[in-house]
Amino acid sequence: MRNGMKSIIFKINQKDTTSKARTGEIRTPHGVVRTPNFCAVGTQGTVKALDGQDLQNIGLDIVLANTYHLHIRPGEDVIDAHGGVAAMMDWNGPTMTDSGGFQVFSLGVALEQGVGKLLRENDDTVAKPRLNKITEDGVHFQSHIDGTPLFLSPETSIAIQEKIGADLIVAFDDLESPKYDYKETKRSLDLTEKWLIRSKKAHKRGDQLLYGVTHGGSFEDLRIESAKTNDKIFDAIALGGAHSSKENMYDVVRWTVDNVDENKPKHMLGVGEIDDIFHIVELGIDTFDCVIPTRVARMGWYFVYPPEGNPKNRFRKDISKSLNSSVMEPLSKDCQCMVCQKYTKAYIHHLFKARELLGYRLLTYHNLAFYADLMSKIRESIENGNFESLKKMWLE
RNA sequence: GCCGAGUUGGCGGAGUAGUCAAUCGCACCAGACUGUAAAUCUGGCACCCGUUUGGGUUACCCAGGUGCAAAUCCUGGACUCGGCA
Repeated sequence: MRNGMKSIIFKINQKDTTSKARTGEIRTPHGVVRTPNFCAVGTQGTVKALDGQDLQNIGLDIVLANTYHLHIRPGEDVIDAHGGVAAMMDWNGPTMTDSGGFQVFSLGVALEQGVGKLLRENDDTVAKPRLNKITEDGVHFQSHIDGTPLFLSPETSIAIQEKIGADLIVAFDDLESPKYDYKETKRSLDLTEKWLIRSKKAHKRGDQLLYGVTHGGSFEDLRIESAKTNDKIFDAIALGGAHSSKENMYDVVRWTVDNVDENKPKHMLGVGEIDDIFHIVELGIDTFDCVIPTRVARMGWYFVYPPEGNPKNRFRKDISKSLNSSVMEPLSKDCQCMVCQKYTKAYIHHLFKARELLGYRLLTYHNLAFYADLMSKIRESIENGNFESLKKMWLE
């Protein structure tokens, strides 16, 4: 059954008349992902604070988990024994796994051969760079949990992802730091391209759709080269990298989309904020994943609809502010989610002040419902030919 | 009534002559967060001035005192808490 026919199909339904936005669907053995859509991030096999039933009730189509984290624990064999991540977490729908390439970057890497070392600015509080070796063969590094030596390569990442059993999986890539100069970025891209070919070769399961990953930093010619290479190898394309600015990120999307078969599904890795989603859907991207709605929820932030929400406040507010202490209103006026039907700001404020677990759950639920609803509004607007006006209404 | 202990910033609680505007925790305020080492992290928290180094004022129950110097020592007072009657 694992080597059966390709069972994942992407189909475009409706193209926007004034932009590259389109609606479509990715049909997987576990269900349909209506696009454009947003993947809830469940790195460790759980969307933090929620269970599978919640995800269902929220109306999400797909959840993204992480190869590196799940490999370290509980291990792909345990997941396989459950019948895959989705079954393990009682999520009755499609899933995607990221390859672990990002963790090699985000956990702090100093590259061999002087290729450079990572680190987004202002981020030195997060990670002490670990001297991990990246070789052409793969990446040697240590578990962030107990220091166990680990090795990740295109072959091991794909093998792990096949066992984890998501419907959509991602090729193993090397992440360039935004600080790299052209030469360093080019060297990283060359390595990624070798790894992409090996990832493709290693992938055996026909019931999973393997995404390539584009790189090339902020450089137009490298991005174009990467897009073309990916387009030759893969039936689905993910856009990778750590972007230094929104403007450049949007350029990167343009350069990439222009050089990839429009009929292939395109995923924007790790993005984004509300404005990013509008801008990038408009440029022809079909799916996103981002930690923002879930992480930010645990920090007390909840999303609000326009006009209260706008690009300036990034459509979010902080429930822990004392001005919420006796507000007998839902989080966001026009929100139809379960949380907004049942609970007041005053109550959720209290939950956060008391650090009660329910607070994290309610804001996570609301934020994901907000994102799911936004995506649904975007799809509907594309179908109805008024994406542009929806975008204006939100962003202006 | 007698004996003993104590009174420090919103709270708890260090400090017991100079390096103290006062450790630390909580609370509070502000900020950060884009393929999750994140229910996390950073900063502020007497008042005033300065963009920074910094400067000034008022402060450790109250009132006096000693001393170059006091939250820290002495005297008196107020209040609190134990033990004995």
